[in-house]
Amino acid sequence: MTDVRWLSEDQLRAWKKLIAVVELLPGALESQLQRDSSLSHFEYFTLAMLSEAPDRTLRMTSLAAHTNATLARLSHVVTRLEKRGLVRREPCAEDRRATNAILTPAGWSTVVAAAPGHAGNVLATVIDPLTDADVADLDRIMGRILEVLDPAHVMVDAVPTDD
Amino acid sequence: MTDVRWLSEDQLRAWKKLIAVVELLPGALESQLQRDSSLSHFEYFTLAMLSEAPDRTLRMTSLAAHTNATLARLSHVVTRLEKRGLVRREPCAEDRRATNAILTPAGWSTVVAAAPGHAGNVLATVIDPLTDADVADLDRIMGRILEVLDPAHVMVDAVPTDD
DNA sequence: CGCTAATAGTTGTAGCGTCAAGTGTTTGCT
DNA sequence: AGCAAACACTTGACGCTACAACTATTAGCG
Repeated sequence: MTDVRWLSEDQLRAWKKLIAVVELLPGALESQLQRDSSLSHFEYFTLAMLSEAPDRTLRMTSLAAHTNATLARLSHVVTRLEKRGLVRREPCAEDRRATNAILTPAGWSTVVAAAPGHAGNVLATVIDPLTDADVADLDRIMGRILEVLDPAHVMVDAVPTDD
Repeated sequence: MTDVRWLSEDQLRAWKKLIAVVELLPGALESQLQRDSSLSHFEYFTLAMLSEAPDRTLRMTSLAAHTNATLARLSHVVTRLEKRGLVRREPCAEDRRATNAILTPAGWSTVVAAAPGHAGNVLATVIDPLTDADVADLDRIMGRILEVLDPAHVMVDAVPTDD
């Protein structure tokens, strides 16, 4: 038990930078969305997932998986979005335990209005400073880390194939 | 105004993976530290910064910069750490507006005890799945993003030189 | 000097996330 | 069929963070 593994100097340097990004990036996304669209990043992400779903509808459990949230968290957030008229709930016909979350027209408008500003912010903050090769490296590296953090590929789809 | 910039397919894929890591990594760090040492990641980081400082002492403002926190947040956290006997406050002699935060012996023991488990978790989660080349790429890419997020290099020191 | 502005920090409040507990529904087993 | 376990949420309470307001001290400047 005495041989404790530690990080090499190079690894420590890379780690510190990653952790700095992990701490700073949410704030950067948050403040732009809050300022321009009065949405938290998680709210935006929730609306975005719904906007891409068939009929703009998803079961709570499925939406929770897509957004990497607990059901409890999602339930609170949907309650708030519902009060703002961006989402509505509907009991699921096939399974009466389940609830569908549905994007309202107002919710759709909100997401559509928010998307360009958010995309611009993402571009300016993380994409523009990178070369195409960097982007490819980033994709590969984050993919490897996700194999550990999310082996079931709940958050991000597995490597896309042509079929 | 009509030409809204958007992300390419490759960029979008890399971005989604990065955001997934940003969402999942804090939880992974948090639960290990909470389980093994009853510390949040931010508390651990605060203690770690103090442990590396001369005399294990830092002014609140300086500690806030090192941990990328607002003064208000840090003040609350230090209050809690103080109640647990891990840190103590002392008015600063040179500037009577300022407060020094000082790591107590108990705080030092706590951080020393927590470090190996935390390092092991970092290794297992992000370093082990990467090759040495990946680590170098990660360092370079996060460095470029940090130029935007933290141009003043408050969180991470600028590229080290030999002088 | 003396006054204002800036700095350093603390505290209270409101909002969001987590955890534990609870409801209603469905599945699976016998 | 009947009953227990699993599932799909919802709700309430508590802890942590951001924001705003406030105190105390120091620096700048005429």
